[in-house]
Amino acid sequence: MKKTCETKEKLLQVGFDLIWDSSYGSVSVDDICKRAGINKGSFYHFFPSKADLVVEAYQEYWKEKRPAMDRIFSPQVPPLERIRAFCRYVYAVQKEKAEQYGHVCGCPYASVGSEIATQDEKIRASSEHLMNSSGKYIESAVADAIREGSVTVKDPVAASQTLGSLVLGMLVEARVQNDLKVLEGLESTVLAFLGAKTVAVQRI
Amino acid sequence: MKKTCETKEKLLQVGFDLIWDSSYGSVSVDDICKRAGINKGSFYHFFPSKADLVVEAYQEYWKEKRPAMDRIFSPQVPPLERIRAFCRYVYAVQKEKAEQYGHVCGCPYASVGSEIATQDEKIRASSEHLMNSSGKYIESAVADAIREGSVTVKDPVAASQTLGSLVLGMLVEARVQNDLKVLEGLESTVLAFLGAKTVAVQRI
DNA sequence: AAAAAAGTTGACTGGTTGGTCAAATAGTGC
DNA sequence: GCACTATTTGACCAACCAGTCAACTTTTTT
Repeated sequence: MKKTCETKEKLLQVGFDLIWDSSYGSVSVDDICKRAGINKGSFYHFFPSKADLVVEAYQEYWKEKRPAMDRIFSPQVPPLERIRAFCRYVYAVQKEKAEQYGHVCGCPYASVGSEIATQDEKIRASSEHLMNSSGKYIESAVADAIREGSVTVKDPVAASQTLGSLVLGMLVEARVQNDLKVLEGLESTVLAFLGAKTVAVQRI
Repeated sequence: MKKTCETKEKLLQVGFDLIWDSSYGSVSVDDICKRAGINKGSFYHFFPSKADLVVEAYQEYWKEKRPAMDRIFSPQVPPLERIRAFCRYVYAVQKEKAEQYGHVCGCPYASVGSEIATQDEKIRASSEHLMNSSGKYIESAVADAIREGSVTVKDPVAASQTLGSLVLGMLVEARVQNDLKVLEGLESTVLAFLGAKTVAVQRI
């Protein structure tokens, strides 16, 4: 059992951060190497191309976040609480990144996916897959909420899909407006959309 | 009253199309000039920079689309019908572009805005403004629908904002998945979200 | 300790980037 | 026909781009 090479890990992390903050097109391999304090030759020792770094970095980021998602969406927690915790988590991550970089960064998968969708099929497919990943968590929580009767929506598949689009849209808007306020209403907007019964929050 | 120069118009149109289809970063000034059959020097005669071309091109596109929006959202039309027509219009535009370029292109303002938000303030601000433009149409339609009682949502401002995010999110997903099917349910999803009463369509 | 593998280095390539410029040409008002 | 402005041209630039490579060092295996 050998740990993954430090250099590779550093490149993945720096590359992910840099590209999430700005964009795929505006971050060069040299930028990544310089920031990571690593030579360019090493970059191409570990990755066949810039696109491959991105695909791996985004998978890595998801792997990092999975434990948190598993905790948030634990079946032990009441379904509506899962969804509320998820909304708060999304906000917390965005707030942290915004403070770190001075920009609201939005959804990394969606930003890079949308930018490069028509240019690089590997990145497009990877983005699609990763964007779907959180969808499954949401879907099971919504389904549980419906079964429990704590929500007025009827179709768990349609509702969770719509919920996913809604959250995504709000993240994109927050990035473009560079304003965290867009996301302050995330939790109540989502609960209102679901027609949550037990909670007082009703903005719509 | 002299008409805007043909060359400039061509550059605006070609630049907009190219960047909408791919991205700001992956389309060069040379690409635009070559496709427009115009010399690079002329480009910089009309635009101080690539970013300025983009800002102008996006404003131009909105100007082009305004008459259609005014027609769709005419107060003569029942409010729910306006919203339905808008959904169908969004789908039709996406379908046409997808057939033209072989890609689902999504929302041009959001794509370029999200890509460049943290890099170029002029483009970011312009994207934000243009994304807001259609919001005003939606808001008045939703408000009318609420007054008319044809919808169960209560707060017109919050509901139309959410509706905007939802449509935006679906457009981003359609682009990343490169699949028009995502948008096939746009109308019914939107109507379900509003709690439209007069229409049979109820997916959630 | 020898051999093999893994990791690292930095100089290098050929092409592209956004942007400049002086000179040539076309169009307009008088 | 003359002067003035608007447009067009294409060569040019320095910086940057993704990616290569052969030589060198370190680590692991035997």
